[in-house]
Amino acid sequence: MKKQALEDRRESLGNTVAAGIRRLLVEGAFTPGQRLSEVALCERLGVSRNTLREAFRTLAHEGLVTHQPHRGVFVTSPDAASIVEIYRLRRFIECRALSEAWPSHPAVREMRVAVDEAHARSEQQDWLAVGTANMAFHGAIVALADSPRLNGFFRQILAELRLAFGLMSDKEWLHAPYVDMNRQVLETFEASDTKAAVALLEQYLAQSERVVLAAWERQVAT
Amino acid sequence: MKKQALEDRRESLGNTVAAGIRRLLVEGAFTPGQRLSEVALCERLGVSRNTLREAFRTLAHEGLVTHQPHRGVFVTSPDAASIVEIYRLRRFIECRALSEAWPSHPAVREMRVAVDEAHARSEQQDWLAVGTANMAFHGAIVALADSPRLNGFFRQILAELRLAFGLMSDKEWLHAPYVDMNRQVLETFEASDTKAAVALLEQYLAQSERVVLAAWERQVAT
DNA sequence: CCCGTGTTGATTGTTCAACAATAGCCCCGA
DNA sequence: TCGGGGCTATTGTTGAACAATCAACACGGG
Repeated sequence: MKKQALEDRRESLGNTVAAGIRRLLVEGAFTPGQRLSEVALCERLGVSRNTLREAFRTLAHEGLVTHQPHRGVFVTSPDAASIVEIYRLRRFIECRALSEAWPSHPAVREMRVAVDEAHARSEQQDWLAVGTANMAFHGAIVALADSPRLNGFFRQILAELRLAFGLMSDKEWLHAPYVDMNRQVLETFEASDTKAAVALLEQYLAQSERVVLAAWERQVAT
Repeated sequence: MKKQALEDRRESLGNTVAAGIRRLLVEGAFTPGQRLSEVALCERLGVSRNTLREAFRTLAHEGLVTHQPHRGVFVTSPDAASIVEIYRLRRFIECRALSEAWPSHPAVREMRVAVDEAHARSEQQDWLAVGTANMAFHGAIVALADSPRLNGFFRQILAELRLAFGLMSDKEWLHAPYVDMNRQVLETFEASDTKAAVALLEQYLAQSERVVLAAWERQVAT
């Protein structure tokens, strides 16, 4: 078979498969609303149906696919309400985490790493990697709150949001403007001006929401 | 076999099994840290190992059980850090939801129903049902925010907290004092004094945290 | 032409049996 | 007491089989 293609794996195969499908999803390899056939996918991935079903259950729990009984699993097709809701949650969570953050929290280093990574990838015009780095930046902001459960929840809604990104073609316009804004937020925060950093972040999120919503509406028009 | 015991079921068997185990967990039928053998449970529930594994994966995602590769699934044993974290999240989420709530939101009716139910069960001294009703009350508070994703996340951490309740014997002391406090919060909110209602809720949560933590420490001492 | 209605094919839901892989345990020897 | 080697029970994964359900289509009556 082709199992060894994904290294030795230290964890269960079901999780490995779920991670593989998750990557395919955020890379836009499937179109939203598309049905994922069990037999086709388990043949393509070289795993059995039972294992694939476990992976499906994981992804369904994360909201990346939706499961309809006796019909199959479908790539979640985000609607405008979901986008609005997710941005509302992001403002709620990120701003609070940043405003109450301990200035020398270890996650600040992660924020710096993510900003540098995004900048480097941006010069290579690798917009997919820029998006990943930006996600890591905002994940690091939430990590400031020191709540593993909140981290997991946030990672989940961010992955779902990224599914919506896959709908759009202008990856550059979608990610490029924010690498500098991220850096600005970080440096303002490092200058101990937390209040200003939060204001910047809030403005960042509002702008991002506008762009994403506009692109989404342009998408459904076609 | 014994499948029809749980009515006709409209959804998949895996979910039904997960719901059954979930109920057993919050009712305290298992002791935290206990290992749940696959063969023993699937024989007891009359389902196959694959189906039980799907249920396990669901519960592991919810944090009610933890899965250790090649060792099995164990009932999550909450520690003090988890209790503190969950109460921090509750204050974060519930207070915000209540403070920004639309006064005539449909979820207010759910809050009223939960308060009445808790009162009725309390007179019957059915403390397990009182706990369920109290959980429904706080779930309704979060529902004020109109965010399905937040609702799901909150339900999850509340279920995890309830796992900690299972550790303690004094169910009455754990639930009874709060049915009146819940009613007070609701009536203050209905009187359009949102600020006071939030203050009451915050005080409620702080007191509950103290009681649960104290009981938890008494528990580990034995 | 339109509309129920059965029939059929495909897909999912669930079970079962088998084997591989691993962790924990017991026993042994130094 | 400690470390090593195998034994056993349990989990991880597979493949096949059958039941249940859905979607599409053909058919016949109005």
